[in-house]
Amino acid sequence: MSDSSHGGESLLFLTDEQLRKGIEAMYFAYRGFTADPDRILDNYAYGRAHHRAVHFINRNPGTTVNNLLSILGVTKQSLNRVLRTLIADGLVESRVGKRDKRERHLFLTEAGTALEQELSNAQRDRMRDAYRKAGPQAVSGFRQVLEAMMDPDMRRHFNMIKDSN
Amino acid sequence: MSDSSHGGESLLFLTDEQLRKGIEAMYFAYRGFTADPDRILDNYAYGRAHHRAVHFINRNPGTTVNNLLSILGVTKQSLNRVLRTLIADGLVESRVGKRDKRERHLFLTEAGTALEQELSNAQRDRMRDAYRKAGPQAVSGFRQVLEAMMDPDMRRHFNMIKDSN
DNA sequence: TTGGAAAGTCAACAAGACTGACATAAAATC
DNA sequence: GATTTTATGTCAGTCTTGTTGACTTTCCAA
Repeated sequence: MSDSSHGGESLLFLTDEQLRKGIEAMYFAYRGFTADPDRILDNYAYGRAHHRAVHFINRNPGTTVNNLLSILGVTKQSLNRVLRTLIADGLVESRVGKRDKRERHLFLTEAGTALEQELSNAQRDRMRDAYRKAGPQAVSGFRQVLEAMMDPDMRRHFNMIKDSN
Repeated sequence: MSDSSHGGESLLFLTDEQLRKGIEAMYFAYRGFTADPDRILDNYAYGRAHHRAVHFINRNPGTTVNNLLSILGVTKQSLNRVLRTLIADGLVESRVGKRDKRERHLFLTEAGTALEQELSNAQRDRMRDAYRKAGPQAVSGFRQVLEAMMDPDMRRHFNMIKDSN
């Protein structure tokens, strides 16, 4: 504690007020984060649940239902309802597994990829603007804090998607 | 672009993959962010809507219903249902305005303050841990990016609560 | 005094989460 | 080979939290 400036600083900045502002920043920012996709989804009579499914199927093509389940942290009944409509609407394809025929592997169709693009373009635009305003160093800190805030299970999933960054 | 290292960097780091990882980080971190309060709320048969109401009434004692409405961005019917149960359960007190008797000013009772404490302690603990792991500089960046991500209306609310930081 | 804003209420509805029960097929194990 | 476990799907019902629409009461202000 009596060592260089760093030690003192790391105690001082953790005031109750700082933490509360962090909590509120998280809340308001998340609203912004979801606002653009939500508007788009309204046009398709889909919701956030569909967005999440489409997002992670795109990021992990061929993922099984079970894997998606553990990423999304919902019940299979809940996910199934979403997948059923996406498959019926021709956005997602479900293929029986070759090694294990019990498993279903999920893929986006062309139409599914198109929706994913539309949604993620909007979300990336906002993210890009925020990154630009804040600058590269801020982005690094942003990512560090978010990662530290995750539950270990979610962090595992986070780091497993693609080859990380 | 041919100037010092900074100019090049601010273009390079905004790859599609970086932005997608930012989006996923936001998603997984928000789950962690809400996990602890959600567990506590289960014990009281309350939900996130109750948490939000209690949080912002605590931060802005005496706030009117209308002001709370614009902070939370829900319909008055939705908020009213939540407030009704909180008032009925003795966590929130609604006082008729003195200047304008149509307005109701909202305050936490002792019991309401106790619940707010329990919830925000849990949430601050996680925030504090994340801040400690990431360090002061990361926290600054975290806050900058989040603020840049907000919708202008929300940013206004964010900066209006208390005397900011 | 009348119009409109603020607040509240009632009703109906939808998304999206949940639980529980049950079905089927296939893999794994005994 | 029989049994158990796993993966998935489905039906039914519930809960929270959001929505819209219609309507009332209160009361400030032009």
